[in-house]
Amino acid sequence: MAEPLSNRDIADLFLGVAARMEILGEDKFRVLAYRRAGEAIADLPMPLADYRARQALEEIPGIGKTIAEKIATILDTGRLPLADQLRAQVPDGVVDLLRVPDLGPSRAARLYRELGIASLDDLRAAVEAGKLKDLKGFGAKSEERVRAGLTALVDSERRVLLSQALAAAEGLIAALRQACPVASQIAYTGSLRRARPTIGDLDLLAAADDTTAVTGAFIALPQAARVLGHGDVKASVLLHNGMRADLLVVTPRRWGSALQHFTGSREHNIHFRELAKARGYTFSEQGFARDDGTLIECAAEEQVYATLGLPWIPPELRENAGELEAAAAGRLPVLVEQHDVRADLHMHSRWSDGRASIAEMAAAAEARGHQYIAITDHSAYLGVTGGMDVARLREQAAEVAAVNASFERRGSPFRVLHGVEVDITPDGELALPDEALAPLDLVIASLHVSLRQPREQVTARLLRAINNPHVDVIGHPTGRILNHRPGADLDMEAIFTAAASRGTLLEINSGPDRLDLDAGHVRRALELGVNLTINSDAHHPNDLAWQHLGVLTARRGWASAARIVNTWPLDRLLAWLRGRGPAALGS
DNA sequence: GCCGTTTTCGGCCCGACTGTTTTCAGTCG
Repeated sequence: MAEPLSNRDIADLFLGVAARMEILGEDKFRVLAYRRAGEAIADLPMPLADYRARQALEEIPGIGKTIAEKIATILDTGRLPLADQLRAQVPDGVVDLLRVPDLGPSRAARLYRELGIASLDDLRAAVEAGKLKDLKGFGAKSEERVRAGLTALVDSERRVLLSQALAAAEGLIAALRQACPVASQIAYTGSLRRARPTIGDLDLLAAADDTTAVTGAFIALPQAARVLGHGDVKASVLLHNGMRADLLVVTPRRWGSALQHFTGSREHNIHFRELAKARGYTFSEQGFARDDGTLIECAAEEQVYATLGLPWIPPELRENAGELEAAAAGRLPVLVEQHDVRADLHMHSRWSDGRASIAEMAAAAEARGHQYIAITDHSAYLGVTGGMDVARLREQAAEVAAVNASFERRGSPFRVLHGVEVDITPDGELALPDEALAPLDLVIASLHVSLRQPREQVTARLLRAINNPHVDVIGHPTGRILNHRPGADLDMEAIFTAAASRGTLLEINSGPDRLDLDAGHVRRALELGVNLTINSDAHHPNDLAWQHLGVLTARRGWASAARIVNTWPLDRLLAWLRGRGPAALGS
């Protein structure tokens, strides 16, 4: 067999099955089951083959006996007969029609059946010929919407980085506050509030008694390039930056239920509403409704969960990944917060490719409230200009000592640790000799090159670094760049097991386009006993703020402060590093 | 097809907006 299928490939197979069944008008709950399975697979932290090897396929929520068997078939043969069979009935081009906004399975089926439209090109031709408006379920306006939609196809891949979405949302909220003072509260919700690494749309919620005043002000904002929809309580606009923004407006008495509803995830909400139903309620953004028509409104989100006897669940956990069960059992983790973090252990200075001096980086970190940092410039390797070699590390040590001395003179307890970010070469060596690493306070080893090596080879490189007694941290372990390239094809179970047994730290790199480890890996690493560190990888004082993104990622991975070593006081961290370092191994 | 604080059978989240089907289906989030 050729390349093994990725989770994404397999998820797409099931999602394709769901789409085709829906177009064929098959039982909608069966469609739902395949869709849920596809979505669950896409979100898994580990390859499906690992679940199968552990006989754990049916433990994945949304996957039962039938779909587990189909997964096994796919893993063995690379094919899913059901998908092949459905593709013969519904060509790819017909599924493509669903990418047109406002065109769903029902009308796509009618276009295919009655006009023989089997591709986006066919659809374009039919629109030009004016054939749509006479079709049942269509009219002149629908034809116009399809015409417009064809030029603005829904590109599900086009997602912006969390950091960009946060900035856009905060700007939009500030503008709306100013334009519409009657809104007592405005917040961003949706995947942005859950801190997903990339964001599709901006979802905003506002509270006001006069809801139409707010939707009206929203569509009139200068940021809005086009109005996509506009009602009494909802409005959607396309922003000039290309993002879509949706606004829901509720009365303040319903703020809590609406916030819960609009934050999602969809899967979390579905599960939550099923729990509500089991207690005799139907839950919606309006609140809890009883059969007798009485409504319990929730002004605070805590009240939403409390009504079902649950503690408030942090938004970052709301992915229907066991958080509702944990809440019911009283076992929600106390998640790490930014104010728990005392240090930043990965940043660069002008000694390599940074833009500021060590003293400037230290001052900026102290101003942010940090108690210590590590300066970790690149090793001299490949194209990194002016990287660190043995001699330059020795010179740099003197500058670090001078900066520390100046803090001491001022009576500041702030300290700079001397570290390095050493490259792991394609053959698995480190780009600096042991004698260069030995005197350093902290050694980060990172993959920057040859990320496309076969799984076994690239995994072996990382394992060798993990087991090197001088290496304290593995930086941005997978090397992924969001919207650009996937991470290396690593055996993460092996990485986590080795890191746990050796006591090597894994990094949550907070670079906006990295967020690596991702949340799924964080959760699994913690389960296997790995300790983590959240670092900015700053190349400029302003970049230190990125660490917040890493904290959000850690929270999505169920991390508490105790397992994040840069929440520890400096003395404790140093003692721990000494306890696991070369001396402890007798080397 | 999945799943269990009603259930191994019989349900499966819920509401707003839009356009067209004058009472609702389709789509979306």
